[in-house]
Amino acid sequence: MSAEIEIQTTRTPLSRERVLLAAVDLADHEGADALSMRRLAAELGVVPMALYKHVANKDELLDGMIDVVVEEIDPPRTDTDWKSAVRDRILSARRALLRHPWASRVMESRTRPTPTVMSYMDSMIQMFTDGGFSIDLTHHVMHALGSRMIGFTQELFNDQTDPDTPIRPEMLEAMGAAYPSIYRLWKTVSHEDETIVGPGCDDQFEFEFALDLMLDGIERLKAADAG
Amino acid sequence: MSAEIEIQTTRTPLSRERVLLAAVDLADHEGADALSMRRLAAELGVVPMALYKHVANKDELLDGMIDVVVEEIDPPRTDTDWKSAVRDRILSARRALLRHPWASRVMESRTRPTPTVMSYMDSMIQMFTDGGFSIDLTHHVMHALGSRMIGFTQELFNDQTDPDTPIRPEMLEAMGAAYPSIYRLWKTVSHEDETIVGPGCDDQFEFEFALDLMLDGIERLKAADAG
DNA sequence: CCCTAACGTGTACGGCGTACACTCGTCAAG
DNA sequence: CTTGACGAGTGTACGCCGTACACGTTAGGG
Repeated sequence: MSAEIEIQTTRTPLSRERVLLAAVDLADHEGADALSMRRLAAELGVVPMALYKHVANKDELLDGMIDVVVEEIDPPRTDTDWKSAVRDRILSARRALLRHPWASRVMESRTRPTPTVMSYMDSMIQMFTDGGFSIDLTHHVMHALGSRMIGFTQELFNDQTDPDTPIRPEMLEAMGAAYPSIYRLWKTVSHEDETIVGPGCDDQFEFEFALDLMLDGIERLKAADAG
Repeated sequence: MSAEIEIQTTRTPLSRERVLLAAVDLADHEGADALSMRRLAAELGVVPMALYKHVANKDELLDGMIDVVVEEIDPPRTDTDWKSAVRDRILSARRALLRHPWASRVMESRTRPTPTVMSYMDSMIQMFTDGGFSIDLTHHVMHALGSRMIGFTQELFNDQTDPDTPIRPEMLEAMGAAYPSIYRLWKTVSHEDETIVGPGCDDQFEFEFALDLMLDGIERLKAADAG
């Protein structure tokens, strides 16, 4: 009789792709911390060890998730100068990362790049050399761009104070005493953007500001290099 | 009789400082992965839960370890212009990070800065404002420097291929086919520095190259800002 | 029709962070 | 000298984690 109870799930079989997409989805909705092999398996209605038939281990799962994100980045434009092309592509990468907030953290934790990431870097190098950069300069520039190349910066205070805990005035006072320069900066910045007291700075603006700072510097280096 | 067996360890009692220093030492010698509460306790000849009388939890332990590293950074020089002062201090931070290879990874994982880190940032801001930067420009510059401010860059392929696995020629061939631009760049770079085939690039040089690129850009922005 | 290979299962192990209740040594107050 | 409070270190236990390994099950090809 148990055969009759058999539910009509006709569950589509697992596959590497289904596993990766489910993992990305889980991380998108519940954060990277919620992503355990066991939890992911539960999400797929399957026993934990089933996953290991499709990914070798958790590290490979994370690599695969990164690949999913990197594949969302637009290909290079070929209808403009190197500077616009690089700028646009990096901003496309940033958009992909913003869609998957866990991704930058996970990327930081990886030690070796996957083929997909290698391809991305390869095409990035090509954008510079096609744009007339020497190999040497391209090399240094790639290092200088660092993680900015795939759309994120290491922010060092990259929390976002959750909006349900409002800033208490006495904390500000204490902060003013302990960290006068931070306090002064914070006060100035918050006054300027009247929109909301909370964030105080516009991440997208800061990213583009820093990116353009680098690109302008790079442009100058190229001019000096080529004579 | 068991009293007689009592060993003459007269072990110095735990303290927050002793715990933190032992943790730093363990991470220095065995890597961040080896640092578990249990392992650290064993290293101190103590039961795991004993640590919790001195640090609230593992996150606080990590925060404390970061503080130890940040406190090794030299204070700002006051005998030069802003640019040299900032440059020197950042290179001092880099030296501290190189002494503790785990530190950059751990910093990346932290969400909220400790008071010690806040102080560091505060003094960094002050270096710019004292140097004649407007508050606004200082703000953007701090964002642009990002993690470079405490001496590391997000490298994106930050593995170091361990030296005991030599590069096999057929791998290079395959790489040349799959990633022609990377291959070309790699070949050029390795030919230049004849010292060793392995690393291929000088991290310290790349760091300073990128840092100077930023500082030069910042200097120009300042000139434009101040008129 | 059976063999095989691929896919999913079940059980188990060793590690982790840490809650909670305890022992025991120290030291001040009575 | 006793006592009682306090704080450092202990012991046990819980619920997670990643994953090794042996076992079913099932679908497709000889």
